[in-house]
Amino acid sequence: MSRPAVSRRSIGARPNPETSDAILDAAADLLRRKGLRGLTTDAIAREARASKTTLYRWWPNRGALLLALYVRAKGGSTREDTGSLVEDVARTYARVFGAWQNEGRLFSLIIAEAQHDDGVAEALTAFRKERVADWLPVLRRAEKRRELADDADLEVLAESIVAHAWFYLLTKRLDADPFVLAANVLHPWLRKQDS
Amino acid sequence: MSRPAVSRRSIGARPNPETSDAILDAAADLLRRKGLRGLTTDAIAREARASKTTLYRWWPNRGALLLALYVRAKGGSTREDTGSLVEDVARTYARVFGAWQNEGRLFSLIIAEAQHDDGVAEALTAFRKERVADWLPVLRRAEKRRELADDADLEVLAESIVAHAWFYLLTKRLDADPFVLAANVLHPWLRKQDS
Amino acid sequence: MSRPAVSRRSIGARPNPETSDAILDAAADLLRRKGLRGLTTDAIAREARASKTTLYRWWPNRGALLLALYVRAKGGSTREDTGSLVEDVARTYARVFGAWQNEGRLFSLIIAEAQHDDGVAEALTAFRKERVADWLPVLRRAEKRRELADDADLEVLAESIVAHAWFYLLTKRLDADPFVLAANVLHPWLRKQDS
Amino acid sequence: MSRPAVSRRSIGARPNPETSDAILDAAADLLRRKGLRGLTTDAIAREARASKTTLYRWWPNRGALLLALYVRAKGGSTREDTGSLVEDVARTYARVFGAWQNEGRLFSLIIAEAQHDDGVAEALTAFRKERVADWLPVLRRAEKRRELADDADLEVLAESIVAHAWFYLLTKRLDADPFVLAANVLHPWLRKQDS
DNA sequence: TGTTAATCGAGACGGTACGTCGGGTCTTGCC
DNA sequence: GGCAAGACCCGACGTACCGTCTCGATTAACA
Repeated sequence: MSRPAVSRRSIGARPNPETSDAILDAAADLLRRKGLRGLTTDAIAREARASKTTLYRWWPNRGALLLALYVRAKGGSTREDTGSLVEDVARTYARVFGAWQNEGRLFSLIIAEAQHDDGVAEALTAFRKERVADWLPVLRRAEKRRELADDADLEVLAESIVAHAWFYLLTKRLDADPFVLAANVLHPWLRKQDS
Repeated sequence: MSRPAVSRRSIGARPNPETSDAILDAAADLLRRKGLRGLTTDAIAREARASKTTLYRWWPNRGALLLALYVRAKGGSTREDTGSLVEDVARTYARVFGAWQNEGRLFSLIIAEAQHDDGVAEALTAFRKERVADWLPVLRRAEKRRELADDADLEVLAESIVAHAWFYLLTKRLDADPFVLAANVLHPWLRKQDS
Repeated sequence: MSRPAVSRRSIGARPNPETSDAILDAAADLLRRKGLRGLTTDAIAREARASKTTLYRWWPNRGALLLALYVRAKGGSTREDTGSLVEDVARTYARVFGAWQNEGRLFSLIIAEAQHDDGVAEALTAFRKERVADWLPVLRRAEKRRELADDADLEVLAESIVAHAWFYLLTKRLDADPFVLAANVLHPWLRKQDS
Repeated sequence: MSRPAVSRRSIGARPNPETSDAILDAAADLLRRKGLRGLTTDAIAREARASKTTLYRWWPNRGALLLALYVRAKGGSTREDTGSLVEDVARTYARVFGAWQNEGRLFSLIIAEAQHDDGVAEALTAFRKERVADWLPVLRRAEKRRELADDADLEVLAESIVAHAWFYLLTKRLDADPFVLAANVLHPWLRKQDS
């Protein structure tokens, strides 16, 4: 699927939102068709029938663009609420791993980019904090249901859940069983069964 | 400190280990003096008085060389044995974070490189497995000391320990308190105090 | 004499002639200072404060660049007009041999390069045809002056003149006496003296 | 057609002629199959199941090897004797151009190599002188037959004949009609028809 | 209705690094 | 000593990708 031949034009002395959308669309397209290696700034610009200048007008560098792409692609960070924490985490792992199968390598790339780009690193930090924070309501519900051990530190648990997801992404094990992983990660945190 | 002027020569129709050593030496030297950005293939070859051809005879690409460099620099993966698992893990975290402060960005870079180089990815997988396996004896000792909960899965725990280390590296939090981290990570796995 | 520090920039979405000029200038400079061995693509780019990408944007390969350099350096292919064909040819030989003393090895190199690069070969063919054609007006003047035998084929003679020049270049006899050579080459073509 | 699997061995403390033969055979084979670009020292050595050391024991550099290869391939420099000079030259041109069609590009390469290798240049000079000298007997016979103009300088003519052959080789016109060329080259040298 | 100011497409450009290629030298171990 | 094998140094080549720059066309808001 190639981009349409009509080229967007200026809409006056202000940014055209269609332009940034078209750029992200093009990038997503490229990612799907060519993989990570195809995501060069030149290719994105060409695919989007945009100019590199425009690319850099919208994002300060390649990493920022990639992060924007990832955020948009990922959609809402909805957490499940099944009434069981293991189930909630497992489903989230399943969903996230599924998404990562496609464009999760994109996220790896962002992590990589963050290693030598402070701007990307900052954005990534913010992103991580949000993801960790997303878990707190879920964990609090589980606490109320008395699923967790009494001394469980919710923030630490939230980080652990995220850390394992990242670890599996970076070590290319997205095909792992999300239920097993969730069970393993959560197991020590759960309230011991009263006999 | 520049390299000595003596040049290694062929030692016949077989690889000369001195050559690869010299290359890694040169790379380590460069890393220390110029940082990550100085670790170009050209610079390494020049510094080692080697040819790039030779470099690529030993490692298929830059990432593989970097991994070799990291592995060698890291030295033995000795795990502590203090009689307390938390203490063991905390000390290892402390040691590893300390090492990473210096050349941990090297490791980040390798992880990054692995995302678009299958050879590096494979090497990294092997490396991760080794690191995880390194923990098993330590965990078994803790098990014998009855520090761990009865149903603790040692492999899962080992992975968790490593995962958190990587997570902190990649999210640039090497200044975190290793003892707090160790305590947090291990806490749910520990045997509940019998009152 | 190093190049000035001012760096040329883009002049919009079209090639900047100043750039190619600067590249050829730099190459000429290098040739004079370092000789043929100094004419590497890297050195030329560095000297011209250009990037290798730009170099290859202008010429498809090193040989093409060298040919452009040669053509420009040679200047106009002005042929003499002394009223005597032998004199004309001799003077041209003298001038060309003189030029070749300096950068004629450049021309040899181009001929060499043409042997395994079709692009250069084509350019060289075109160049040869031009040089041969350059002689025709001169020969026609000589014909009018009744210097040449009646049955002289001007095109063949033109080629012969050029062929001998190349032959002497390639066999490294640029120190030969151009007048003797011209006399020898032309002698059989000249009208026999009427007694 | 690949080389036999048996490898020649040393025949004691003296050069093994089979070795140099095998090397030239291999080079000829490569030239035919892969063209000029395939004639690298590595490839020749591999093809001949020889070592590069041996290559350089027999010839001081690549150019010398190529020249040896050319001389051997060309066979005797027999000149024709048909009773007509034009016919003699035309036939020789035909024969040489035919040979060059196959491996004449090799000769171009040697000329090229001579431009930056003095050893090859010397060998080439000697070779040229021989080729020019080869013509003298032929020309003397023609002189006796009164085919040539009285004032023809035989040495100059011989050089001219050779120069045109080289020129056509280097300008990639081996498909030219050798008879036309011979006629053109010789025409001004021939005795004018008495009417 | 012109003038201004900004967006935008296009693509040349500098810079930096990568991986590859080829020539020629060397050392070992076998004959 | 010749010879096969192949590691090694050196130097160069062509390619890739990033981020910057300059043009000229376009359009909306303002004069």
